[in-house]
Amino acid sequence: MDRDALLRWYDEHKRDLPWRRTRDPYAIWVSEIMCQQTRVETVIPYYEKFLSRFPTPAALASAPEDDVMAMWSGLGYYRRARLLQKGAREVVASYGGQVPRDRDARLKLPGVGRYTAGAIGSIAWSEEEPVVDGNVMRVFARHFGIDSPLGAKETDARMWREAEALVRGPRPGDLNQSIMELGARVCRPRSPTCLVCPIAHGCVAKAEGRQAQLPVPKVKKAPRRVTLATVVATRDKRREILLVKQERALFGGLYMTPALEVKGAAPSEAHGRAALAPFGSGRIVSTGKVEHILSHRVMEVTVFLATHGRAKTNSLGRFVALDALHTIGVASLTKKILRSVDLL
DNA sequence: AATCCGGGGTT
DNA sequence: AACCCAGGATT
Repeated sequence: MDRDALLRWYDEHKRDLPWRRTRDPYAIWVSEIMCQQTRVETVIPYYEKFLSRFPTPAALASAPEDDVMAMWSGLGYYRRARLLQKGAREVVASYGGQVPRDRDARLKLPGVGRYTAGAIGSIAWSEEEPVVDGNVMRVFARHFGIDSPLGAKETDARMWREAEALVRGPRPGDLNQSIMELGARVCRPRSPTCLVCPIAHGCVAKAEGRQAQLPVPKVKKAPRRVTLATVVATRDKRREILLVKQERALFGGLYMTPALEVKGAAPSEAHGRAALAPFGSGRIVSTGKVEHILSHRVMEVTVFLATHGRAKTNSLGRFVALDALHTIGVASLTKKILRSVDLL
């Protein structure tokens, strides 16, 4: 693969992204975690807010988890945020507050896998460490004509071998970013613009006209459909709502209206009552339905309203003022539910 | 090796 | 409506 052509193209065409203005390994780390399975354009505002609120590992380590989740609210994959904070605490506890330059030490940080470790090492310190992400796999599959399915062990091994080979030499960080940038901007999933590709001359897929057939995707199964009943309990003239936080459930670490999964029967007011039961009782009236689609779930949520409620706070749940929602972590589904009953 | 974990932009 | 995004942890 033509390293020089890649670098020339990158120097000319790279996007001006906020984390490309720093070589602070902590800032790079934050950006890489945020970018996991998330579009760069989506990440930018979150990145800037997050770094100004938590500018160092020490700042992140000492912050309340709810503050961290609030900053992450809406980004998705909330475990990333909790693991990032855990990692920051390890950095403070074991490495004097400095992200370790040693690759093995970096790899032991929670939430840091092969990709992230390589990205931090190559970008922050110009270490010759490879990265393989979705962009890289697409570019490699086309360029080398790799037609085994993504996700298969042999495919994976081949991708990392190629990435190893590519990153040897000057400017490893820029080289890694150049392939990812190429995948994002030129060698796109559909309609790649091969006419402007700096390495089209060596591309097997282009030579054989197989750009649209590569890479061969992994087979994924249909998302599970789940039916949920949730109850919106208010007090103080609808200015406060009852929210619960569960660590290990869906949306772990975030606050949500009390909910339970409904199996078999259609959701009824009894389900709403049951969802509210741990916190008290109230008259339950059905209101409407909300659909929420995730990549691995299709959720149909029936929303119940508790009126004249005697719901009370306990260790599992608490009332939160609606105008303080932005201070805690809340999933998009929760906001959707609250909008459906005109609370937002 | 398969599954889980969010949300949203693109096509 | 399908696809998939600067992936990693868990089972």
